[in-house]
Amino acid sequence: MSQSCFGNESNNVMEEENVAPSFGDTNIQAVQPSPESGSLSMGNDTFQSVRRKSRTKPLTVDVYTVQCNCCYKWRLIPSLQKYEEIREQIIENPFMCKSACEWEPGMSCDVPETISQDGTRIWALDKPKIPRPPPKWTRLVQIREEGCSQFSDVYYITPYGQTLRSSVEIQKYLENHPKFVLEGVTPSQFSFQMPTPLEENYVRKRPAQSSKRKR
DNA sequence: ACGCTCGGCCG
DNA sequence: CGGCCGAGCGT
Repeated sequence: MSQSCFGNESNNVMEEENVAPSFGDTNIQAVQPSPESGSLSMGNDTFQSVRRKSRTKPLTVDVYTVQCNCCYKWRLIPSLQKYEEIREQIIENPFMCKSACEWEPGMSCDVPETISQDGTRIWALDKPKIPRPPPKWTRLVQIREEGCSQFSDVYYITPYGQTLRSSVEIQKYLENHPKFVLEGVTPSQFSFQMPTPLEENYVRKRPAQSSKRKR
């Protein structure tokens, strides 16, 4: 998955609704220096996007993008592992175009952007400082369909293939598997923070909470 | 995959 | 004090 993301997906970006069933799901994640939102704007945020359409299948992230802290262009990241590394350190080590020379020789702020926030993908703001999962563990983000009560679900897959879906489950699992604790795995290496969709109305609004019960 | 609720927090 | 939203979990 790591390499194919680059060529395949950037070519498919233009196609809108008609997607080959085999490649139904496409997402993009990106790290961005949040130039506009002056609120927190420590320096960097993370973005994630998913191609629209796609049947009732799980929307799984398989393409990753980071925005240059200098020129604000988006740059594709070749693998989830690299993306997670960048996201973890994005505050201390802001991403620059030339950082991408590591996997794409000649990259610089002068190279035109190859992907943008057009209408073909679902973009979402990811949280910075999400820790990399421990070795052999996988952090899985699944984007829900439009109109759901939440934007996404975050899961961790253990080295044995078990799925954990909350920090409580992580805690219990580590208690029951001291092996991992001995290896140095700690709860602080996990975050269930989900990305936030850019599109304002992607997530269904909650029916105004019935204000209190009267008695 | 999706809904729902509880409780903390913030205006 | 009420509305919002994330965490957690049931289905």
